[in-house]
Amino acid sequence: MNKNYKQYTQFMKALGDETRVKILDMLSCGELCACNILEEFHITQPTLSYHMKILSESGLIKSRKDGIWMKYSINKDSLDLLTDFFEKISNNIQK
Amino acid sequence: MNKNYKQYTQFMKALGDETRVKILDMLSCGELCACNILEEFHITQPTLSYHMKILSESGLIKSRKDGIWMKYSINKDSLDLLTDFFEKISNNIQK
DNA sequence: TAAGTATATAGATAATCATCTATATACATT
DNA sequence: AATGTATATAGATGATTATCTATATACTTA
Repeated sequence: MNKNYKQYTQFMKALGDETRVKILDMLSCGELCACNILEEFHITQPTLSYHMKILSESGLIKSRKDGIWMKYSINKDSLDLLTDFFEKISNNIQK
Repeated sequence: MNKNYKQYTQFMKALGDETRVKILDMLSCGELCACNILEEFHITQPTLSYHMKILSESGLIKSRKDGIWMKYSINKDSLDLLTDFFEKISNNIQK
């Protein structure tokens, strides 16, 4: 046991909330502004800001400021790392 | 947004803990008894029992009683579902 | 520069979580 | 039947989480 378990756990913690899973899925179609994401949920703006911070700090998404807007996108390297983890386990299972 | 988000979230919640991520990885090599798993961690037996319950209830692992032993293994269908979720997002990302 | 818009932070709170000790249950063996 | 071993449950506790309201900050435009 010498893998990046802490890293994987942080990704998984970030995705252990339905709102954040949906946000990740929304971002798979490309970069989005916080206000566009907010429209899809029945939560307040500070609550969304909190979720975006958790996703960002996990490393799963990137953010950049564009004028007044914050734009978010998936960090492909991180997502690939996590996807590989599951693929390797899936391929290793003996049924 | 009409996917199994609740299901994915439950899987991810179950894996939002380093001990449980390690257990999933251990189980990728095949079925294990609770006592074998316990040896790898510095936690008490009731704490392991709690973690196994969370993993089982999420659907990610299966359990069966074999005499005095509880044997655990990965539920391949569930893991494949989760792996597909990440693969689809990975493949959909426009960098 | 004043007003408006987008986002972040602070602080509070109720709920959930990870862990422990103590104890119960289930099965096996002598 | 009594004892020992493997696992589960109960109950307690401190830490973390998701959410809100109120407010601050940053940027843009009239």
